[in-house]
Amino acid sequence: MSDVLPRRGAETRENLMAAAETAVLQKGFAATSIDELIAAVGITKSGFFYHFKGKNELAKALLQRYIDSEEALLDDLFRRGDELHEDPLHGFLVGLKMFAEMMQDLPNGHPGCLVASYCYQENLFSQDIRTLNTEAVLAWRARFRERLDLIVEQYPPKSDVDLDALADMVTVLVDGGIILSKVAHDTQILPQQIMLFRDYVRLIFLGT
Amino acid sequence: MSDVLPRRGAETRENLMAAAETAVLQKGFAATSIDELIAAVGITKSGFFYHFKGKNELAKALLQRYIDSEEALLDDLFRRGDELHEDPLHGFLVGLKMFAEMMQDLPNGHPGCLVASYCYQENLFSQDIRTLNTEAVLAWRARFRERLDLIVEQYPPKSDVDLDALADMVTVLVDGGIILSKVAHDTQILPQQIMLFRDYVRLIFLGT
DNA sequence: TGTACATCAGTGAACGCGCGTTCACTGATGTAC
DNA sequence: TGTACATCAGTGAACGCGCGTTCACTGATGTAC
Repeated sequence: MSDVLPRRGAETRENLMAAAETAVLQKGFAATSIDELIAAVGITKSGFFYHFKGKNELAKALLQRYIDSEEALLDDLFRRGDELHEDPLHGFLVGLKMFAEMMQDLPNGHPGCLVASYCYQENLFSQDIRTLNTEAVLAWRARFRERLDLIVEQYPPKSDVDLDALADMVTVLVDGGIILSKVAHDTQILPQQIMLFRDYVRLIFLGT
Repeated sequence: MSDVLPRRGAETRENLMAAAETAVLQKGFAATSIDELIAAVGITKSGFFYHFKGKNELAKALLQRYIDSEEALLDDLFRRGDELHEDPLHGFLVGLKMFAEMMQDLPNGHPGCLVASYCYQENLFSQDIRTLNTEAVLAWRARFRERLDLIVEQYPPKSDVDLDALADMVTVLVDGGIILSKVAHDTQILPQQIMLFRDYVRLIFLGT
């Protein structure tokens, strides 16, 4: 008996973060207690402090993980859109369509955006966490702005449009769409809003 | 000496709520303590419990007050827009312009939306508060949907568009725009997004 | 006009519980020689 | 191959503080007669 166990510290840490992310998105960071996380994972309180120096470090690791995974998801999404289309505009439109479909297929709707959650609890967090948050949204702006610059080269817009604002609109619609989906209990709102953005982009650059 | 003081219970209550709203928008409801509110207002803890049965009742009163004031603000805004234009479309466009300008003129940006804040701390609140929140966003949808119905009568849209989704887009852009303005430290994002919506509406119904 | 009572807008002290954090310790696994 | 030591992944007990809530009480203002 008594098998040789592999070292599963990384797994425990991952389980803690998964439990924390769910709890934070549902009731906020301040109301998420270490006690409930260790109960979910099945270790003692001291075990938690082995993995994280304190609650603040958990908050930071959580946000970093979230940002990284969003980055990877968007990279993958629009890369796939481009594989189906040479053209930067149509590749973008395809990517947006796939994005909307992905959001549509989440059975319980999008679980929530940590950036938005942290935004409304800003004062709980240290400066480095806030900076992380700011840099995340600026990176999203840069990402979509870059794409719009490529599009503009080939498709001069009908009316002149602020490209930074249009790039921000993706993030704005996603964060706002998640909120409305949650509050209205209607998982379709978020994908609908992405499709409206897609329609707007078409009107701007194709006129139809 | 010892002037006859008027009864200022209502004023104390109002001061408590103002302090609470600011604190909640900055760090969330759970992290907002009764102690800090009474310190800001200058009464004792028992004084707080004279005005509110408990923290939950404060949460509810806060949200109700916020929803009522938003309702009044939007009523006023679009009524003024309509006074400048017979036409429902152009009245709407003027109202949106005024809305954007109003947001632009807030020196520190929009202080935040309680509906969005509560959304990311849903599990803290009793069912009646969540219902209040849901009804608020549905009322906003109904408000703008009603307007869009009037517009469609006179201006058949170029492409067919989901009017409920378009109505929701106002709320989505405002809630998302507030978040991005806060996180990016750029007060202009919110008004820019409203102007983009205005542009989109123009493209849909006027084609230009 | 005076008096009794009711209401308003609080005070002051105490409560118990849950929270994040610290500290000394431990047994299993891995590594150097 | 055996042994010594280091690291990993925790345990268990204790801490003090802040939190929301309760309760009995109070003094100023308003109202009925």
